[in-house]
Amino acid sequence: MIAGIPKATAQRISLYLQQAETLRERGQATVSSEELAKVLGLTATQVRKDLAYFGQFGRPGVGYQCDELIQHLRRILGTDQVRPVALVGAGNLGRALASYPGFQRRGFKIVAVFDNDLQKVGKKVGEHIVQDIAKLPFVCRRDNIRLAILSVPAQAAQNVADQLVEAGVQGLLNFAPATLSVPAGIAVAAVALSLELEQLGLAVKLRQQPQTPAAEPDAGAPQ
Amino acid sequence: MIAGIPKATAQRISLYLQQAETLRERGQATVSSEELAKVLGLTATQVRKDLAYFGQFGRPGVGYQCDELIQHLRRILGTDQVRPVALVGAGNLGRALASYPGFQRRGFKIVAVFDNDLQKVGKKVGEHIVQDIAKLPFVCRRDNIRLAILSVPAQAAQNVADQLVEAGVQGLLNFAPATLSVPAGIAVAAVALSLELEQLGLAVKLRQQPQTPAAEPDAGAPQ
DNA sequence: CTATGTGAATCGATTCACAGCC
DNA sequence: GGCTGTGAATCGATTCACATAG
Repeated sequence: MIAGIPKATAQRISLYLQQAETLRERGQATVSSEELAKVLGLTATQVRKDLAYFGQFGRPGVGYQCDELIQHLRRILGTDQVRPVALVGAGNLGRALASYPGFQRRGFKIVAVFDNDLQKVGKKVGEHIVQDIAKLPFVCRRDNIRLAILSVPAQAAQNVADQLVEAGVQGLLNFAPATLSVPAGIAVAAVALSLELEQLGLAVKLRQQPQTPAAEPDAGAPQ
Repeated sequence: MIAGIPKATAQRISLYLQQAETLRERGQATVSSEELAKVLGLTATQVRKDLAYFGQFGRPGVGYQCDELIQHLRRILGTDQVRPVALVGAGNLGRALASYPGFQRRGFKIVAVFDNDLQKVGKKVGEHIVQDIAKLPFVCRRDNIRLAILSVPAQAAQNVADQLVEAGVQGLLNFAPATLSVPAGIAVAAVALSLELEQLGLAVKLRQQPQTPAAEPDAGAPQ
């Protein structure tokens, strides 16, 4: 529960936005809570309750207007304006992320790529030139960068995180398989690729030997 | 709640394993629930309750033995033996994932890489030769592949998912920004890179203008 | 004295049931 | 008739309090 919004609700906003955008691309003008719920594996009540936290922008008898919904959700997420992001670590994964088109399309722009390997500094990655990590504090402050992506090896992650926080970055998206410790007030989200696979493997395993004989009606959980 | 284990608990098992492995590498022989809780941002009670679902393997007055804990958690996750994984989509992201060392280290082995682009078929990606997606059914069945990673464009994702399910795959790790619909009994986990950034941006934004004047004690949530 | 394991109590999130609007 | 918004009820997860073991 942050700022009056339940955590669980906050985590679903992005899903609603993604789905609304998909539907609009298909030329659909409005969408009902029922429809959103079905495709996202939620209940209609849940969708309505979530959306109602941000004011009433559905019309009884009609549903939600896709355009309006998208605009509204973007404002909530703060992606109605472009946000600059720094990327640290120009290894395989970092290079892939640097040229990942999805970020741009959703309101994020990677404006700087850093690495501590001087062999990589000066080389091009997508449209960016890899910069020496020593320049990080200067660049982050100059460009008012609040968000950063960490795609560095696990051993380096904590050190890089400290530098980023020192440079005024307030949110870290961590791809390194390491648990970061940061000061209160700094947000960290971990994308743990191996852990995701583990979870998936576990889900598959548990479905094979369910204690409950009945199959879970729930088709494919956490999308 | 699957097979007697609360969902929330299942999602934390991987975290415990990761932390136990880190601690063992540092030469630590035992760990207390208190210590695990602190570094993972949980409470000690929660850790104990979670671990207790799988039997009693902690020692009062001492804590949990790292070795024993790791072995136990690996068995639960099914990563005590190597699991073969297929990767579909040899674009930037797919290539990075194909040579991501973390999968191997945690019990997963990518045994085949597919793409539908004939320009890519036959080329090397890491240690793998990209295969025509038409061979997918044959290879998946031959190698008894249960898990697959999708790193294809959003438009192609549903079609590829259908092919994978048809080929007997039971768990999909989806990197495409699209919501997949799959038959009941198939597990899907989505790694939505943009959505992760959105969540992070939202967390930062909400912390800036908290309705509750007191700062959340919770340092950096979902690790 | 330290640390686990667990029933009981609390807290938060989901679902139900229905009033109100198009 | 179809669909939203919301208090009340239910359900699940977290925390508390404490009995028990090293």
